[in-house]
Amino acid sequence: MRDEFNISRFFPVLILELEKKGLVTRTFRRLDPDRQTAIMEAIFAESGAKGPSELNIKKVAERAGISVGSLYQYFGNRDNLLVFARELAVYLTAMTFQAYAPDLAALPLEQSIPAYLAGGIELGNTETGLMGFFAAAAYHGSPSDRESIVEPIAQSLLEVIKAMLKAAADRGEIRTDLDLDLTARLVNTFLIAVGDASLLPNLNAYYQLYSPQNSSEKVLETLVDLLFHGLSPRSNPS
Amino acid sequence: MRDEFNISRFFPVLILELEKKGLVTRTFRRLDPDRQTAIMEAIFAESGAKGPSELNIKKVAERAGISVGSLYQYFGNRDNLLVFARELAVYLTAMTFQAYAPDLAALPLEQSIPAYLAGGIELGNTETGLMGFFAAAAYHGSPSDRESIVEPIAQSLLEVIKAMLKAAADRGEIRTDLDLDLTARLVNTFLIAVGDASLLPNLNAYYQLYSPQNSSEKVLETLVDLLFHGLSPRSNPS
DNA sequence: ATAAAATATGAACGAAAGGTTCATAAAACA
DNA sequence: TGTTTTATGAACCTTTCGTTCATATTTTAT
Repeated sequence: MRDEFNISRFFPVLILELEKKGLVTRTFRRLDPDRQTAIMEAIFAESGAKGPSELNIKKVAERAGISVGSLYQYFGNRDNLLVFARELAVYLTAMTFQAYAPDLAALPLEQSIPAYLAGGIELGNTETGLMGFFAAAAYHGSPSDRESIVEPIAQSLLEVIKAMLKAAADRGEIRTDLDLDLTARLVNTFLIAVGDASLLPNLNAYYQLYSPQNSSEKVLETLVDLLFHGLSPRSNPS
Repeated sequence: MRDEFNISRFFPVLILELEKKGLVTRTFRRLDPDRQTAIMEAIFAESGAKGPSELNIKKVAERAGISVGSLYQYFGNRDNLLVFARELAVYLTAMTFQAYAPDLAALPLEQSIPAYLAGGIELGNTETGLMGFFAAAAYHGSPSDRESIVEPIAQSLLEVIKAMLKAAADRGEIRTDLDLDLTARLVNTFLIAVGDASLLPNLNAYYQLYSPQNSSEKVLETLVDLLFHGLSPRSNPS
């Protein structure tokens, strides 16, 4: 399972494509893989600090443990590096979520909702760099970040939820008087908020969702309970 | 109604207090009120761009239509200005929400939820500067912003929701098997997400909640429907 | 009406940040 | 052993930004 979603599997083929576009040099492609991933990790992590378009070259170099000169040998200039990171991040993330979707849709709602959240949170914890990159784009990105990074990924996320709810509706798990599209958008919003609050302490300070008294498990349980009762056609228990 | 919540009512007394702390000079207090509010508006608006602690003095001056020199005559230095803006914003917002709370708790859930959201959104539209200030603190603020700005306001917000749900529970409008505290935190999270998405285009690009096809009214209607069915002890309609 | 006090102004200063270059060194390869 | 490829980081230069201060303007007091 972990291996199936391992992001580095898609690396080589994608890099070649981006090299053709002139975003990276041959030198980068032929680099030691460890060095490659260290650099990408550093780029993502540094993007997470102030948002992708505020990226600081010198800090990236320092974080990756290489010299600025090398970065310029790999990417030519800052702009290329930015576009490269963006393309890579969007492509890999879309790929990953695409893989999730069918399995989730097959589960009954009571299971698919926690599974979706748990999957998202786990992804956030293993791929910290990539997730930080997106969180920054979404929550403090520039308008151009929004268009080129947030929109494409956001649409993938919504598609997963839509597929989940559509399948559930076909199985009669959802009230027929609900507008499915709009319901999917609301549920999507809720799940993103709850998921991101668990990954981003700043956000949780705003929502005040998780607290020492309310473990992450209890939150998830109550969330599923609320959503299930909100969506289900069956009558509520006493 | 508008007048009752008009934020400028609290201005003079608060400024005097902050003057005693050495955050503002006598000069600022004796200033033409129009100039005062222009300056505060400019500070809030500029804080909204990159977060309160990234505030740019020169831009504030330009936006307020005054000289940098004047700003230094009012606040002494950038640090004082930052603290002053923070204190003012936190105090005024807490005040405002405190005023909302009792009226909302008296309403049945089906009305209090949309009223809360509508009130919040209207506040966001009239007090754009102040709201931008908070949004920036919450979504791209520094850790120090989190502690001094986000936490206090976030707690006020949660208190309002808690009061609403507590009153509703006492009236038997909420299933007794739900953990009230946790439910309040979840509902709070949902409402913030939905409300902020309507105020912040960047956020909505992430949530994909509002769209040309889904008017703000329809979103609100479905939201209330979902929450009501999620919370209510009564059986769902067929 | 005139002096004195208070307030307003923005050019100029200096420090810091940050992108880029390039001469030089090291490593890999032929 | 020579040639190509890759790595390095000090130095350069532009921009940004907080702050100061000599000067001008306005307000208040006598």
